[in-house]
Amino acid sequence: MTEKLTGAAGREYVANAIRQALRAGDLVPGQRLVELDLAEVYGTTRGAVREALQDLAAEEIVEIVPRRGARIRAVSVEEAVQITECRSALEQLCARKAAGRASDEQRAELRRIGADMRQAVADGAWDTYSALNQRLHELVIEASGQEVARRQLERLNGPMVRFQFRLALRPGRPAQSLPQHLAIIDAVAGADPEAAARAVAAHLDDVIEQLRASATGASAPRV
Amino acid sequence: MTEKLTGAAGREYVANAIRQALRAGDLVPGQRLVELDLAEVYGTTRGAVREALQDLAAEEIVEIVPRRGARIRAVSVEEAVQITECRSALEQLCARKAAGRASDEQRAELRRIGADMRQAVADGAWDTYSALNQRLHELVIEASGQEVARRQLERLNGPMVRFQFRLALRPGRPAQSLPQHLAIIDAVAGADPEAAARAVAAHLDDVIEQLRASATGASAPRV
DNA sequence: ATCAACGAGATTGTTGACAAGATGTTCCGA
DNA sequence: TCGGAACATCTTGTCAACAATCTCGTTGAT
Repeated sequence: MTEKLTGAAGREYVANAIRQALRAGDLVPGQRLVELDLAEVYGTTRGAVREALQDLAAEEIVEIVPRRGARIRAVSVEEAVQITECRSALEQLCARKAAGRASDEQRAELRRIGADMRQAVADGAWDTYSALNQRLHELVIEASGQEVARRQLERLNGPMVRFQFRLALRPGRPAQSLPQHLAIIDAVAGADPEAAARAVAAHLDDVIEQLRASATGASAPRV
Repeated sequence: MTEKLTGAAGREYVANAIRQALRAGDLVPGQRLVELDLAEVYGTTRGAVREALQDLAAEEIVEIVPRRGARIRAVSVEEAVQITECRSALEQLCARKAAGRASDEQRAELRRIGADMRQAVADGAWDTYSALNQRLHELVIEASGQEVARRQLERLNGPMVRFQFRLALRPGRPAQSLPQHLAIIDAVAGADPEAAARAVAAHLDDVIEQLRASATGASAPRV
């Protein structure tokens, strides 16, 4: 920690640190990111910070306006909906493919995740449920063999962290999404491509509905 | 032109020049891009070239390996197929939305494009047909109002230029794709979302088939 | 003839200083 | 009190030189 992270090393380090800070809520949309400050905080050089900010701009997490520096980009509800619609399109593709070509081990892990999710909801273990949820999505994409779609989906998720945060906190949300996740699992593990696509679509349509509802809800962001 | 393009201006200029050169076939996959050379050729500084290369790397057009510089990325047929599958997923989304919300002027322009395409194929005017084709895809996306999908599709197309080139040259290709394009136009202009999605899917499935066929064809790329 | 070690040249990575633009503050006049 | 002009400060953009690393041809030994 006394060592100064320099150049290429620091670049990724800073980018990850900022992503992390955003997830943790330490950074709010619109907030300025001053190069020299970040360099000091993270113990790197300005050059490294600069490149990290370029990366984050490419991911559309920050917005760089010339001569005025970088700020955390604000994502409107409408944009969040559009992002989710794109996710839906791509994840349907992945689910379809995954249903057709997943290995036996992958299908087994899917079923295991389903059982664990049931248990987690029953126990009220929300952290566990959230982790399983993430693993489920990853596994479907992995099983689909769609590397290109995987990269696209990763990019898509960058600016969404703030919303995911808000959504997961809604009371009763796990109980509502559980059957949708189980339907995805059944269809993919059961090798039914069309049902898999439909299940994913249904799940994400519901997420979109929740997003729209959150727009008028209690915790609407002030931007 | 005697002026030296510096910094931010040169950055975009160089990036565009390289994209252009790739389309024109002046750059082949695997080719090294030496910073100082490009700086001289385009009359900019090394810094500008460096940043341009970063941008192109984010678009996955070039590949940067640390301490070894940038090369034009080679896209395998398998990857081209996956890219097209993603395109299909996203363009189906756009077509569906466009069918539902396009303005009257947009529907009229679609029909006009359809008529012009027919004419272009009849005349053997392939450049015209190609331009109309591009405009058609743009217009559908524009009419869909899906900004996020538009950006994703732009990104997706970056690495595909080489393949588009090869595909367009196949004899009889326009005659084959014309009815598919007309089907898309009819469905979108006719406000039938599901038919629009099906038409787009059918069109891109055919493109994928052509891609696969080109893999074993005469002009397989030497990488 | 093959291979490994070597070294010169080429190429990228990094830094620090400076230039140029944006922001915020103070002070003056109405 | 308000508006705005001049100024001070902060911040980003740019560059040129230097350092670190890689590539590739050469040489020499086996």
